[in-house]
Parts: sequence; C-alpha cells; structure tokens
Amino acid sequence: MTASFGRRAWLRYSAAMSEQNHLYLVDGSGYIFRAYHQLPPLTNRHGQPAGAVYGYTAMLWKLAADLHHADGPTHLAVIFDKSSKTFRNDLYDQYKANRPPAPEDLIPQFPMIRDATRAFSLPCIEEEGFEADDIIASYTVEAVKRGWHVTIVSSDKDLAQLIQPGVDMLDTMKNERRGPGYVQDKFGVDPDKLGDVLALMGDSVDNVPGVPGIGPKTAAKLITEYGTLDAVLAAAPAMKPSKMRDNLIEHEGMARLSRQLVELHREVPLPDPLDDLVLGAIPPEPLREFLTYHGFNSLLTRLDGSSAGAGGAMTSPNAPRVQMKLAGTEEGGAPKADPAPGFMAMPPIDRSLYETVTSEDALDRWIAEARAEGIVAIDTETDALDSITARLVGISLSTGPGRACYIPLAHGGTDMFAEKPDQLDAGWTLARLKPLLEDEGVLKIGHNLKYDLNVLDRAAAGIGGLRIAPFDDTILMSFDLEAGKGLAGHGMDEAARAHLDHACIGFKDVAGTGKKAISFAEVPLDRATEYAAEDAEVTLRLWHRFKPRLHAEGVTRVYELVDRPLVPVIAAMERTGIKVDRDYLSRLSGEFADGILALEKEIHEYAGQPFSIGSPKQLGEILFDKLGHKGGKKGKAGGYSTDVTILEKLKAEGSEISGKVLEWRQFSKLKSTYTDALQAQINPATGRVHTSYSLTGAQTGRLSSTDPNLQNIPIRTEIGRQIRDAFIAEEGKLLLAADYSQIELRLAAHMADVPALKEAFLAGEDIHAATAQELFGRVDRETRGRAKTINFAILYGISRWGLAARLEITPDEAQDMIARYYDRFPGIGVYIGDTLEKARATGFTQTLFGRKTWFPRIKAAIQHERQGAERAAINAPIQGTSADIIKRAMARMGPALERAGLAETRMLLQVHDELVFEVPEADAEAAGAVIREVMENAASPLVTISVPLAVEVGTGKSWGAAH
DNA sequence: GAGTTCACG
DNA sequence: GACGTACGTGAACTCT
Repeated sequence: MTASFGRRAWLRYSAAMSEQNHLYLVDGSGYIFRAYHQLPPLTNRHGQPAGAVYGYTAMLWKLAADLHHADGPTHLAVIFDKSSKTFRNDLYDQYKANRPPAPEDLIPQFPMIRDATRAFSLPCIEEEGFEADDIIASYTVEAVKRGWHVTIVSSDKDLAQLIQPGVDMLDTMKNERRGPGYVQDKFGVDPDKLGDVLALMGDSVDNVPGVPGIGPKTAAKLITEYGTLDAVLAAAPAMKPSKMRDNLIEHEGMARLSRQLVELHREVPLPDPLDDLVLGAIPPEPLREFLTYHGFNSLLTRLDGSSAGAGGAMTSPNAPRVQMKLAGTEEGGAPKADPAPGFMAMPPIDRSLYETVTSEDALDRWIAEARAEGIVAIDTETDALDSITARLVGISLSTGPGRACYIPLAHGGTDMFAEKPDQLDAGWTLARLKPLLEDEGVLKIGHNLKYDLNVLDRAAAGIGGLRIAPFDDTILMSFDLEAGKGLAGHGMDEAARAHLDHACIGFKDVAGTGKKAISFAEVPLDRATEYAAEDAEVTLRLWHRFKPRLHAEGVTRVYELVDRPLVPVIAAMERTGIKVDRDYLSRLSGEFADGILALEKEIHEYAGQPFSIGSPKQLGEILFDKLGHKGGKKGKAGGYSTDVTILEKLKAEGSEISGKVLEWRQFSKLKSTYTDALQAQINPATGRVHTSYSLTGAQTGRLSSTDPNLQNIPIRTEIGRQIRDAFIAEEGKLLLAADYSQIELRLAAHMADVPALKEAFLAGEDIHAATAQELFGRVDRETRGRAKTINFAILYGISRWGLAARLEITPDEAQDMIARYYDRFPGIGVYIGDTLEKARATGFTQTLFGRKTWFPRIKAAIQHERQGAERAAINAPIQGTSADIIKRAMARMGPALERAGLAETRMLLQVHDELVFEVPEADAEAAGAVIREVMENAASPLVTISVPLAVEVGTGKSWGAAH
C-alpha cells in the first residue's frame, strides 16, 4: 500500500475512513498576542526574542499530539490575519484604530511563528482583506455542512458566535473547552444571539462603538427581552424614559454599524480545500531543524527521545501517530507553560570551563574578549559582608555562556611570610581593568553592583578610584520587574533558581559555616574559581533574561531613570558615612544603664520577686497571674500580650509597675539598639558610621538601611531624641537636614484628585487642621489630632476596626467617620476603588513613575490575607511615588551641587522623606537653596504633580540641632 | 528560627 | 462569630 500511495493520498484516504472528521482551526494571530503577554520574554539561541514563538510551538505540539485522542483533530489549519486593513475598515475607519502598535520585540516573531507552522508541515492560511475570524467562520460553515466536528482554537469572544452543536472552542492557555453553555454563562444568551449582544455592548479592544452606557449585562437583558438587535432598536422609542432609552435612539446608527463589525463573514472562498487540511504524519526533520535553530531544547529532546524507537516514521503511516503520542503526552500534555530547563537560549552552565587568571597575558586576553563582546559581567569576592570594611580578594568576569574567569588577588591570607598561590598584583590588575570598566563602549553588568563599586573604589584608591560605566544591575532589574511577586529576595542564588533553574554553589559550600568557616581568601583557587566565575556567568545570564523584559513589561522608565542612576549615588553615601560622637554616646549609655538598674529594682519590688523584665512571657505572668491585672491572652502562642498599648492601659488604671516597665523598656531599647550598638558600629579607620542601604529591600520602592539602620533613629520622644545629637558634623561643617513636608498626603491629594486637599496645600494651610475643619467644623487640639489619624488611615488603606482602635471609638462610629471623609473628600473613594480594581485585574499597582508592586495575595481566598493585600495595594502607589521622587532628587543632587560650585557638600543619609547633608559652614545657605530647589522639582519633567512639594531645611552642628 | 516588642517614615 | 487590625521597614531580645 505504501508503495503505490503517495503520503498525502494515503492520509486523505485514512481521514476519509475514520468515523468522524474533526477539524481544528487555530486562530494563529490571536494566539501570538496572548503567548507574548503570558510567557516570559525568552530569547532564542541567537538572542532574538522568541517567547511567543516558543509558546506557540508548544501549543501546536500539544494539539498535534492529541491526534490519536477520540476527539482529537483529524484535520488542522492555522489561520492568520494577513494585513491590518480589511473590509471592516471600509465600514468604519475607526475600527481597531485604538490598538497600540505591536511591541517592538514581538514584531520579529510574526514571521517566526509562520515558520513554526511550516516546520510542523501544517497548512498556514491567510487571505487579503479578511480577518482570521472570517476565514475560520467560513471553514466552519463548510465543515459543518459536511457533518464534521469543528474545534476553534482561540479565546476571541467574537468567534464564540460560531459555537453550535458539533462546534466548540478550545482556549489552550486556560486549557478550557467552551460549548454553548459558556456563551450562556458569560453573555447570558445563546451563541446565535451573541453578535447582537456584542453589537450593543461594543468592544473597546477592537474599538467597536456599541451603545454608550450599555455593558454586557444590559445588552444581554435587552436581547433576551426583545429577541434581536433590530427588535431592541425598534422598541426603543416605546421604552420608559431613561438615559438608556435616549442612548438607544441616539446611537441607533452606531449600533447597526457595530452589528456589521462583529458579524463574521462566513463566505470567504476557502483558500485550501477542506480535505487538504488533513493532519497526519509530521515529518521530524523540518521540525528538528526549526527547534535546533531556536534552541528549544526541551522540545528537541522529546522529539529525539520519541522518534528513536519509531525509526520508520517517514515510511510507515502508522508510526508518526505513535511518535506524536509519545512525544506529546509524556508529561500530561502541558508543554505550553513549560519553562523547560532545556529551553535556555544558552547551553547549561559548566563550571569546568572556567579559567583561573594568574598571568598578565591571560588577563589581557579577557579584557580583549570583553571589548570584543561589548559586554562583561563582573563580580568581586571579598573577606567580609560589608562593602566598607571588606578587603578585595578576587574578581570574576564573564563575557558569554561558558566564558568566565576568576582573577585571584589576595588568596592565601594576610600573613606576608606565608606561602601564597601564584596570583596577579591587585594594584596592577585594577589599573589594567580600569580603562575597561570606564569604557563607554562596554556594558558592565553586576548583581548588586553597589557592593562591587564600593569594594573596587576603595581598593583602587591608589589609582584615583574607579567608576563603572555604563552599567546594568540585575538585582535592580529583578526588583523592578517583580517586586512583591513571590520571591523573598532578589539575591543571586534565588534569582538563578527562579530564572535560570540553576542552583549556584553556596558560599557555605566553599567557606563552611560556624566555627570552621574560613575567609574567602583561604578558599583554594580551584574551588574559588568555580564559585566566583559561576557568579559572574549567572549574572550575565540573568541579564539576558531580564533585559528584554524591561521594555515588554513597561518598567524601563523606573529602572533607567529612577533606580539605576542611584547605584553610584548610594555607594558614595555609604562610603562617606556620618560622624558620630563616641564619648557622648558612651555617656548616654551610662545614664541609661543607671536608669535601667534603678527601675529594675523598683519593678522587682512591685512584683515581689526578681524576674526577667525583658521576657514578655515572664512579665505577662507577673502582671496578669500574680498581680491579677486583667488583659487576657492574645498572642499566637497563647501568651499574654504586654505591648505598649496594654501597658499604657494598665498604667492609666493605676498600675505603677506597668509605668515602670514602660520606662525600663524605653531605656533598654535606647541603650541596646542605639547608644551601645552605634558605638560598636563606628568604623575605626574613618571614625564614622557607614550604613548599608538596600535598594531592593522594600516592596514599595523605598530604600531600607541596615548595619546599622539609620532610618529609625529616635525622634518622637525627648529622651530618644538625645541620640540624634550624637550625629555630628566635622569641624568647620554643619549638618543640613531637608525634609519633604507631608509628601505622601500631597501625593494622595494629587493622585486621588481631591479638590479640598489640593486647595489646602496650594494655600499653604496646616493640612490636618484643614481636615479637622472640613470633618468636624472646628479646629482644636482634639479634632486636629483625630483628623491627623484619619489622614494617615487613608494613606494606609483604612478599615473601620483599625481606625476605631486608634481613635478609641466603636467600629460603627469609625465607619461613620470614614463615610464622612469620603463625602467631604470626593476622589479618595474613587482612587481606592480604581487602585484595587486594577490590582485585581493585573496583579500589580503602579506609581506615577511606573514602578510596579505585585500583590499575588490580592485574590487570596482567606479574607484577612486578601484584605491585608488590599490595604498594602492602596498604600503602595503613594508610598512608592514618594520613594521615586526622593530618588530622582538624590540622583540629580550631586551634579546640581557641583554646578553651583558646592562640590564639598556631601549627601550622607536618606530617611524616606528626608536627606541629610554635611556642608561647609560658609556654604550652608547656598547649599540649602540648591537642595530645596532640586527636591521640590524632583518629579518634573517626568511627572507633573498638581500640588506643590514643600521642603523644610534646617542646619546645626548635630542632626538633632538641624531639625 | 519564631515570636514579641519597639525605633523610624 | 472569630479573625486581629492600618502601610513600609530593621534590630534586639527571649525562648524553643
């Protein structure tokens, strides 16, 4: 049989013999966009964007693999839109006119997707002047006439008009089959009435006008009631007077036009006869070639694995079916979301390829290679975690997959007489690398480059320091793409696991842990090379993953204009540090110690026994069990809660021991967290304290500060405030503190567009007093205080219970107050509603600068989790915009000061809405003016804020005095 | 390492 | 009817 029949002929014969033909019509064009948006923006082996191609290929694979299933395809074709102009544009020139142009990195994928189709040897159909929908409709009509089953592979709701007995739809991305019930569920009518419903409701995506004010619900109601669009329009004048009636009459023409636009053209001449669409053996060779070209390795593996046993695929008509079955169903047939480890644009990481660079020639080779590639990832190895004291131990570079090296510089410890491995001189190496690192034509990539910048700049002090430019930072890319999106952090190991499916060698694996831990300088060179070079290669690979995503996901602006410029700025702030008065702190520590001792005695006397006051467990037992105070259990572990609100309450009820415990807590907090800790943090070499800022620590885009945290130095109480006086200026200089006044409320007024609040800010009024006037009709201490609480509650995402607890009123009263606020400040309610709606629809919120924060729990089934996410989502755009603005100010500050001849003014600290500078006394006034100017105008020109941003500036010998 | 408490914006 | 109450952080301490 095979000898006398051609392949196609046989297939036609075999299809005719099967009991039930089943035609699959794939909406190729519709699929491209969904695959593009739903899949990560992968690149293929040639660095071309290919995410949509991969998604599409995987989907075809799965469909073809279903061939053998009872309801699988016997015939299959992929239909594409040929051009953007169709007969619908002649009907209505605005049709699809609001479509944004296809994303830049999608355009090259269109032809690649047609290639994919051909690689599967599948018919690829398109027709000038018609949309894919019309061709699909026409094939459907023809197939139904012949009694075939039809499955339309698409998620386009317009195509749901074709659903009927024997015709269904398949949404492969949601893995959902849709019959008539789907249309009923979703649109409230049968598929044959769907066109009328769509005509009434319109479609903003295709720019089908419809009738204003009529959405899916009303449209379905009308069509159900009157039967057809014509009947609805005819009946309109007789309807009871309403806006809807008026709209139906006024927009009758548009409704009829919309009907034509959504109508599918069902009589397009079929470009290929139905029988030619038969699906049979898929020759493996073209497919293999295609998969190999792109580097779709996971699919390639399946192809090879499955065809190995089916040798005669090309000659035996039965074999191909077996082949595809094996190929496509081995994993339950879900290749579409397969982030297959094999689908890396690059070969797997192979640590045996790394080179240890110990000669000048070898280093020069690597520098030349970096120049040739125009791109190099860099990572430094040191002997400590903090970048200010850490000593440079080695540098790793990577110029491409499998191309990475490690340059040891200080291995073998510090003992100058000990035997050390052969390695290059650090000073010579840095001098050699400097031109490369500063070469405008070579992009440098780091993962948390701020760290490397600090280490390298200090190590290169002898040669005038080191800049790195231009650069990209993959930790910031990760943060800007996915803040809040599940990953705990954005560190290299975690990022490599998440995005490269690769487990890096752990630091512990090379250096050990606990007592046996050794410095990286003690790690043998072979191990050190594997570890360090891997980090550089991983950084480079992460960059390849992230770079195309920045644009595709709309975060280029925040990355390039807000976060990335901050890296050298923050690095410089960390290196500068701030002077701290050790003697003063030591005196304070002593005073606090005395206070603690005296209080301890008193507390033990009240308790009638000694106990550990710092233990909430013991304290709870003393207060509630022994002394009989009431306060109930609260904590998760069943213990008593003894926090400040409880103790304040007890104190107000006359419990003297509670008051003493509060005082004791304040003293011991101040001593252990601040006066003692801060002294220990003074860098002996500089006499200053150098905090470390994290640019990726806070989901909203704020910075965070650690080791020590200089963003929570006391200020609210008089005793705590004394600690601020320990932060001082050098001789002949002053500290200058510049604060944004009420920046978050100002942003809320702008973003929610609240007229009353905006006016108050424009008039320079006391905003809490103005709020009190508006809410309570009078301003005094009490009403202003309440207004202030409510204003903050709004920023934080209000709940009646939260507000009730703060104001010590009932939740009902709090609810009334919230309602009053919404009433007096229209805009707030709308803002909250819109923000939540968008967060639920997209999964993220955005700042005015485009910063995304993801809220995966916004749809959590557990109420309090969901509500927590909602509150955070309400706050994030405001807190995040504020963070963006001060970051813009910081990035511009250095150049602005320099232009003004104030280069000696140094920025030291950032505390969310405050910047602290050290300035020569003589320059204080001029610097204050420049700083204010930069901060107040930091949003523009990127973003225009409709309320002024006010900045308060103060100076003094200490931070305390500068406020 | 989790839980509690408390310092900041 | 209970949930645990505001958003974002980091550090110190206790106890398992």
